[in-house]
Amino acid sequence: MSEFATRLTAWQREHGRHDLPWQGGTDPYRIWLSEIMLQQTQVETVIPYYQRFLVRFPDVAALAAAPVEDVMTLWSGLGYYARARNLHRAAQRIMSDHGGRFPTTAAEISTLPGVGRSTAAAIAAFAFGERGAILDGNVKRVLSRIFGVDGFPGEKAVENRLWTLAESLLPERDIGRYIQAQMDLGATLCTRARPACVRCPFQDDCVAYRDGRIAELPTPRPRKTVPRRSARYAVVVRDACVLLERRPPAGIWGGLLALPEIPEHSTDVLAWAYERFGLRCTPGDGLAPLSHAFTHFVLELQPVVLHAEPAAPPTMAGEAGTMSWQALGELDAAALPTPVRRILDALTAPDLFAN
DNA sequence: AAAACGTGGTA
DNA sequence: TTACCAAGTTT
Repeated sequence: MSEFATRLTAWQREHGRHDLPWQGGTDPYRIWLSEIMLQQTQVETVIPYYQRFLVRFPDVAALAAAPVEDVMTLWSGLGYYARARNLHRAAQRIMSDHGGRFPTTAAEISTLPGVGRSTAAAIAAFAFGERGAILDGNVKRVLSRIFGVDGFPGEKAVENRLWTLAESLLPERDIGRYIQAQMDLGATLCTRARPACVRCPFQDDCVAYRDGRIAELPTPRPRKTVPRRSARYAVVVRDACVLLERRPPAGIWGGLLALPEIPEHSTDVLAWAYERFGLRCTPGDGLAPLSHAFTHFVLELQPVVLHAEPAAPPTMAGEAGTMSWQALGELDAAALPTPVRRILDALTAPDLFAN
């Protein structure tokens, strides 16, 4: 059914998106950056990050030469921070292994860290016109509905079926427009909730529409109860600076600066702070707890403000290098996860109820 | 194979 | 308020 591709690309010319910031060029670096930022992230969220990132890192060489901390700062708030670390590593690999020239085939591109099968195919198609299928959330939804593919696409067997289907539908030429068309249809018309079937070029052929199963396809993820965690976080303040800890590369908020977690068993926080940081502290004003929802758990953060003596020594016991003082007036330049930024904003915001 | 990995939007 | 999940990849 190459009729499928023909009809879809015709729809794209008329109704697709043509003016997104990463469209209109063939610079593989810019396309790569957009594809990584867009993983599990919506277009409107990405746009400002994408533009800021390009100003600071206009090409692979600039990115590869930068300290990873600068990359994390530009990524702060966007989430899935392994993407930023992988992006940086990949840039360095392009410089060292490819002589600074972006690899030109999907096979080579897919060996870069953070680039899987779908992203590699998208970059190769947009930048080099290589013929290959993609399978992102949009394509999974569109194909599941039109062809009536049952089963949760997160399951390997279902995903394999969708890959095979996607490959079988590929047109011979104009591949970039075709995969853009698939994503546009999924993002603007064949949406998860309330799809605009009336305007869909495949309304007459769509299995889900015909059978009244639009709301049932694609098959949703099996539901699981999300665990809830709660923890106290030390907000140690001294001279308009706050004490932050660089988190290890792996795990949640990897590579970002975060507030030190107070162990659950520590009943005397002041004693803990002295033992941990070598700082004599006094209790500060309370800050409201913050609930932060991840995909796989909910975290209740309880900020505990501590004021450290101005004369206190700047070095910490044991773990010099992971701890640092961050000026509260320069939070924009720090690689903070969103809830930490919220807490520190609350700390520095003018008190609306004062006077 | 299934879980980890962020955040914001939507219903 | 809660649940779901978006231009997915890695382990």
